[in-house]
Amino acid sequence: MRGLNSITKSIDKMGNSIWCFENVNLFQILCPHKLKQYQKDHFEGFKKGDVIYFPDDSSRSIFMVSKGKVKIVSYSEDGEEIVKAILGKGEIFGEKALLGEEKRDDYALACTEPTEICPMQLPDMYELMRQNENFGLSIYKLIGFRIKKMERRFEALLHKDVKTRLCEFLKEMADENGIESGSEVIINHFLTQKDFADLIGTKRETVTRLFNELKQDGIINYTRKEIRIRGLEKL
Amino acid sequence: MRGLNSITKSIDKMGNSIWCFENVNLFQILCPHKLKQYQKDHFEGFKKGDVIYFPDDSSRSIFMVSKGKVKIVSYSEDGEEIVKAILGKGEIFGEKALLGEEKRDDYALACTEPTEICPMQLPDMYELMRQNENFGLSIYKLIGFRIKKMERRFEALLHKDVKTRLCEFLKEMADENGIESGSEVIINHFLTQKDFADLIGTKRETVTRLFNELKQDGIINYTRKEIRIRGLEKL
DNA sequence: ACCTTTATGTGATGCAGCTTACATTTTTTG
DNA sequence: CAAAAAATGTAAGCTGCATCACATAAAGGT
Repeated sequence: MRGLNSITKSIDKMGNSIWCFENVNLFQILCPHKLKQYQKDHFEGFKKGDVIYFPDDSSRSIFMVSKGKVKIVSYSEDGEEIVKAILGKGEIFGEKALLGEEKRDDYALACTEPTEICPMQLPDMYELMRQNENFGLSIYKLIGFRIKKMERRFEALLHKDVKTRLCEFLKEMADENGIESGSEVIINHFLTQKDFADLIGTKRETVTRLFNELKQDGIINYTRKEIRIRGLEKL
Repeated sequence: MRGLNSITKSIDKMGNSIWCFENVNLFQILCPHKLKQYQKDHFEGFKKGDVIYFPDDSSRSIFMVSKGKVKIVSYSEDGEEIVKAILGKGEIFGEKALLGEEKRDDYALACTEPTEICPMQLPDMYELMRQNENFGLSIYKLIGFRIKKMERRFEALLHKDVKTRLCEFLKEMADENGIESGSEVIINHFLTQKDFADLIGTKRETVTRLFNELKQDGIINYTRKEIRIRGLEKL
């Protein structure tokens, strides 16, 4: 249940998960053991709500989530949350550092506990990209996919009503994280309805109403931990 | 009257405009004469409405506008226009080709007459980027700025009302293309009110109303060719 | 277990901006 | 220059969602 444009997961001979992007094993290249040489202090454990970086921190590193979930957000003047992305294991963030960003312009927050990340200093990153041409290409390709994802959200906001946006968002979640179970697709999640609201650009009350509406119609079954989708095609 | 995050213009000793990005003269590197060696067939002239590339064309080149204006758009299922960018002289488009895009996912349309562009084949581009490290960095930096611009539009759509969005858009235009003239800033433009509507995510009628409202209040003076802003700070 | 905090559920009300429907003006074209 | 097409102006009515105002339920802390 994983679409294109995404990190893919497979199991190696040792029974470990391998996270790949476009056939390049980012996780293996970027993470733990291989990187001991580069990583002096880090490989850190975060608690829920911990800040991984702040706006105006200098963009010296990029990161990969090795455990948990990380939320990238900024805030409008009136304090409204702008959720740019929510990332899980094997996914990369802070990648704008590779595009000449000098200071972060958003927050990276741990939103599960414990959350672990692999940081990678920019110079080391460039070194790795030089050493491994395919890795470098994959990183840039990943940035390309991020742009397209943002463009899709933008388009939805521009021309689609709230219900449509929620349905499309659920479909995307199903595609990226869903587990098929008989006729259903199960999405394990950790989002509050407020989070959904921020992600699709509406208010919490509206999300509540829509989830219950979809439940009435027998299309989904929402709980705090999982969403079971009975009629993916009806969404 | 040109902000950061943008192409800057200056005049060289010969009286020619020089278009720079982050102190790297893209125009000189990418354009006409220097590139004779690379450019076999192109350096083309387009009429208003001509398509420079279609969705699904393979992303083999990136382009720089050398004359006129180019609009990057896609269309939603119901035929609504999604304007991703409008680019003028010295600006680059099709840059997602550098991020591993295989096929274009939008249209590039000439929207002035005549419009001229400098195409650059991807392999040649990579060659140039290898030869000139600063040039390569500038290109990626430019992509970074594009992302931030998109994020700003996204945020505005998410949390700001139509009038605020229009005012911010006008300020951005003033910053990027405005000419100061006494106490006024003059923006020469070529957009219809429908174009404005598509850019800020509203309907044409609403744009008409708002322009007239701003005119009533003595803040702007809208005509089809130019917008004079009397009170930039009041916007 | 109790208390506090955070998340969810649900109605009543309001309004920004979309829709619809034309009128008028400007530009383009034959 | 006339006719057609495109852009702009204006107004009345409607509606999708935000807002407000609570009630209930679940999670977390001590």
